[in-house]
Amino acid sequence: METDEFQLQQFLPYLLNQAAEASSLEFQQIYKDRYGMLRTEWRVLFHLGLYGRLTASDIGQRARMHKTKISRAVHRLTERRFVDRTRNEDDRRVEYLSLTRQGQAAYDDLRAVARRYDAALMDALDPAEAEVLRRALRKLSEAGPGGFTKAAESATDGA
Amino acid sequence: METDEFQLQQFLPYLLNQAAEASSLEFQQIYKDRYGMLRTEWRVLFHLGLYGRLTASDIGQRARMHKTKISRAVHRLTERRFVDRTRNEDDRRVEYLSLTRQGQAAYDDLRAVARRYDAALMDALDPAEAEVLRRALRKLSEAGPGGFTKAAESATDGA
DNA sequence: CTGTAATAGTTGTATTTGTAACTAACAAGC
DNA sequence: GCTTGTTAGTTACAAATACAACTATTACAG
Repeated sequence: METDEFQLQQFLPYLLNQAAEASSLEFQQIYKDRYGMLRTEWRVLFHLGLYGRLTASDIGQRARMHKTKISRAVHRLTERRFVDRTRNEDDRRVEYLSLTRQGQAAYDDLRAVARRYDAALMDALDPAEAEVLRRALRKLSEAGPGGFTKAAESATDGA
Repeated sequence: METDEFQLQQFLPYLLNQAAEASSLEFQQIYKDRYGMLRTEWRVLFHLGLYGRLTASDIGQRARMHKTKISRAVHRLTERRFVDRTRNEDDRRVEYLSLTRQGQAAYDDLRAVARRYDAALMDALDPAEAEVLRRALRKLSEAGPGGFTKAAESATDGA
């Protein structure tokens, strides 16, 4: 047990969290300073900017955000006139969300910032590395360790 | 501006956050269920397990955690008898932190879980990919985009 | 129809986090 | 030795988040 030392700097969830935090920091500051947005609001804004009209549930699925987060983000974005809500009269439970002119302008601005920001991050990596990184991250986002919990339980039983 | 479409799935901070969240989820559940720990507490526990006796500031530097987070994590870990504090009598501002027997046991257990968990995550990737991923993540953690904010301001001025 | 379940979204409350202000102990200049 | 500044760590309060319970609307079984 002492031969194979555990290294925190090798542990993927830890590394991912560190990198995510570091890489979000300055960008976060920008949308906060310019538009008073939170991360949840930024995400909603970008989803609407990218995909056009969506319902709250659509965003939830795509962004993997809990519905309460979305509800509150949409509420604030509506208050600030970045987002418009229109009820679907065929099914009055659902509401369509879309960007106002002002929301679109904010999105355009922040999208441009994001592009430059991404480019700046990429400069720390060489191109091949960057490509592998993106592919790996996408795999991990989709997969997770997949039913690890049960496997761990049985492994513990056996140990 | 419309030719080069922005892709959220390509935006590194977003990808990193998604992957970090997905990859932490089940592991988080384990230390929460077994020991009632939060993420901050888990981190402190692991730092003490790995490096032995440390001060709160040491942990802050290594883990890049704010001192208030550490203060609170240590407080809770002390309550639950996972951590011992001893004041340095040469400089009575500093306190040395170390694991109790019980803390050590929890660390040993969770370290083993972490190893298996990491292995399970790695299974989603091929070995070369995994190696590149770790290197890239370490680079990004250290670097960030580095003084991007100012560059962005001037770029905006120019646009 | 009517009762039961499902879905979309919201709200209430307890936790957790971030930020700033704070106390305590040391250090340095004079 | 006394001001002024620094460092270690804590605490108070505001903001954000998670989780559960809630309303409103639709679906579906009988």
